[in-house]
Amino acid sequence: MQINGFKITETKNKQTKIQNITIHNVSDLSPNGFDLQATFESGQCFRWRKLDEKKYAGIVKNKAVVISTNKSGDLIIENSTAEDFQNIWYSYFDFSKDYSDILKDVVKDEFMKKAVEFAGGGRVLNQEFEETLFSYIISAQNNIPRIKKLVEDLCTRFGKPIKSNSNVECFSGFEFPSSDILSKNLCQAKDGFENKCKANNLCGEQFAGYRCPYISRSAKMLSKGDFVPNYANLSSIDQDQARKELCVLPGVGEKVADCVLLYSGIRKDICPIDTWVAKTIKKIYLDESSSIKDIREFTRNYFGNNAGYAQLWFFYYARSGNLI
DNA sequence: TTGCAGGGGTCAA
DNA sequence: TTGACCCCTGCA
Repeated sequence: MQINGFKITETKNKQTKIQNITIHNVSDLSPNGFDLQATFESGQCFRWRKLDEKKYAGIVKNKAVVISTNKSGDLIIENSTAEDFQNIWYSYFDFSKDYSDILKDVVKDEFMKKAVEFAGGGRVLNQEFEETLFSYIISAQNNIPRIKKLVEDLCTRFGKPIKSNSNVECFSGFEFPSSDILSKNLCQAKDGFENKCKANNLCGEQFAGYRCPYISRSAKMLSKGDFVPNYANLSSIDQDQARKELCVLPGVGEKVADCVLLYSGIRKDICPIDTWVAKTIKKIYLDESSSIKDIREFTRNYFGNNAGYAQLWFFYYARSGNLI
């Protein structure tokens, strides 16, 4: 069958009875194809686990799946239906966008040419707002393996088990907890951290530390309706203003706000400036004395509306040992 | 073994 | 603009 221009085939594994779909010729999506590793290991998501070179397990919208590519350039999603493609994967993998023009647009110099050759098969994911928000609050002053562990801890401790008749391999098999659950279970204030959380064995010293009350307080604002993200508005207003609006959430500064805006699919013209992006831009385009503001200004002017895509590709390229 | 720096930052003074 | 913050890891 055809869905949104993609040929989809549904199959069923006779032994496991798991429903699978094949999305044909996703490698034709762009000149750089569809690269699972560049997509899942470019720092934009935390719930995907590598099973082998071309196979990843993960959870999206409470669906535990295994995703792989084959030699024909097809994408196979185990434990999914054509309906899921329509409702989840088409948007999640940004399949409505043709990357050919975007790739051409960001290749403005030799560095970006190499970055795109290396990582241009990575797709910018459109993830759920709350999961992206809480994951990036956790990311502050943290490293990726630990962020992944903390996100999984959060799901294991507070998320509902995923209802599935399958034995699909996934991280923990738990949903990402709602803001309502998080606001009720994590401590609100720093002084409550030691007592309430430890006493309940919830977010004691093994958990997210000072980020814990940030998660809880932001969760409370969301669950009480004190903060209601207006995606249409956030995507259309000036990016400085959009950033500012998200920064009212505790634990959300400019960097986290940028990540949420980009990775939850609200806007693609934002290049989050973390230590690696800063290091890269300083080395390739500016100099050591450049401030975060200088760097943000530069990426905004240089990459324009496609700054988010450019960031994903050069970040992964730089992080993979190709910069220094 | 121990100490220290740093990690995809944020917040308050 | 600066230092503290929770916790872990790598390194000397």
